[in-house]
Amino acid sequence: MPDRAPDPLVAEEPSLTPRHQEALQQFILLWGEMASHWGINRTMAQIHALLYAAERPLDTDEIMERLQISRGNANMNLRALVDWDLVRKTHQIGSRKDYYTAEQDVWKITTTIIEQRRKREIKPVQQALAACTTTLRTGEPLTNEEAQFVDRIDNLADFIDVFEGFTSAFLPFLQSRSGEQVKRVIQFAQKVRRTKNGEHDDG
Amino acid sequence: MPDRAPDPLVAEEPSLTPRHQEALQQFILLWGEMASHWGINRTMAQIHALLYAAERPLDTDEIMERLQISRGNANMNLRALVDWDLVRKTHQIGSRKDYYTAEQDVWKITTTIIEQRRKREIKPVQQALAACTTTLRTGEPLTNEEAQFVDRIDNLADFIDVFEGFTSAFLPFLQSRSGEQVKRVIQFAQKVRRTKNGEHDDG
DNA sequence: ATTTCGTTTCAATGCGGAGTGAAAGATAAG
DNA sequence: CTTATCTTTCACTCCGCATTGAAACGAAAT
Repeated sequence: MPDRAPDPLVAEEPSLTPRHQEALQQFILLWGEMASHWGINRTMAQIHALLYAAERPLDTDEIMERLQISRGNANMNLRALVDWDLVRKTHQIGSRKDYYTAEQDVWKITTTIIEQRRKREIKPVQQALAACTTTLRTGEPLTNEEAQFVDRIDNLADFIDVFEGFTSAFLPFLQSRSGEQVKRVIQFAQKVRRTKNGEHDDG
Repeated sequence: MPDRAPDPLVAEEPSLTPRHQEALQQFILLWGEMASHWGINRTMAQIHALLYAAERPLDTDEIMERLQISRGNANMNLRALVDWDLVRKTHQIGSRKDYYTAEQDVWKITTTIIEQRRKREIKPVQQALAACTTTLRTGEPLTNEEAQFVDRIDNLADFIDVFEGFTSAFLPFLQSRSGEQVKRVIQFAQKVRRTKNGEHDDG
């Protein structure tokens, strides 16, 4: 039966200097703000920022304390982060608690986020677009205006396909932390562009 | 209720077939939904969808009517769309009203959106990250943990720089509607990756 | 078995950003 | 000038989504 120090609730990180605390605060707020501009849960991003910046695994209580959020909230968003593969549960000997750590490699983090968002959002859109054209093609032949609309939807769908190809071609680069390779491809792209310039027209 | 109201203001689009109406509805809802997943105002996206799908310029009242939104709302979001360069004001002879049209080229639309979001969101993040490190470097030399944190912030900032380069290298391709060129670059990217594979190590 | 320590769920609540609409502002026509 | 027509603003309201917290659940220790 391990008896604990009677220092129950005030769990300020003792090892952080004031300016470290402040910078961490800035960082967390920034990350949350940015995320919410991209349709990602603010708190989820704040937890992620905290874990990214943390020098060691944190448990739920520490996260609650630092971000001033409820247990339920912390738990839900931690689950989401684990589900997104951005955070891992770990354990420490002598404790039954779950501890959490975030991936440290920014390239991997980005890859993961892109992959996850792609998985969750591209396919449904493609299906929904298909559903639109299906609605239009039901029954009678298309009127001119309907045909025009179908064309526009198709343009969109085609574009999304190319974009998909583009993304899946480049994800492996990010995954393998190969900044140099990315730069090579950028240079090639610029060359292709100069070479081909003027050849394209919209006739 | 009477079978037909003689109200001259109820201006249902007479030329749209029921299925066209329905598909349009689906399309608009889809677009709005998707946008809100990406941190973009739902109504703004719905207006954009409506204008993208429309076969002719629409005025504010038509937009209000179709989307069931207030004049103020329509106006604000139209302004935003014009500000984003996604929609243009046009005029018709014999009318003082403003009419609105959306760009039809999906490549251009995408370019524009990416450019705008970059403009609005990348720079502020870079500055805020810089501010974090400034906070840390104020006064005393860095402790070990502080130095570690600075490193992580720097990693992030560096990554954003590369990403910026990547984006600005590829935007011109989208702008010029050059799907073919994009495909060439993708192929090259894949070749580079195969070639270099195994050369990178993490030592 | 019971107790203890942790996690998860979910109905109820709260908050911030989106939307409203009346009033003010613009601009063209008379 | 005044009127008529259309646009813009902004203080207030409202709604959807995030958050809460208490109760249920689970699993290790005893």
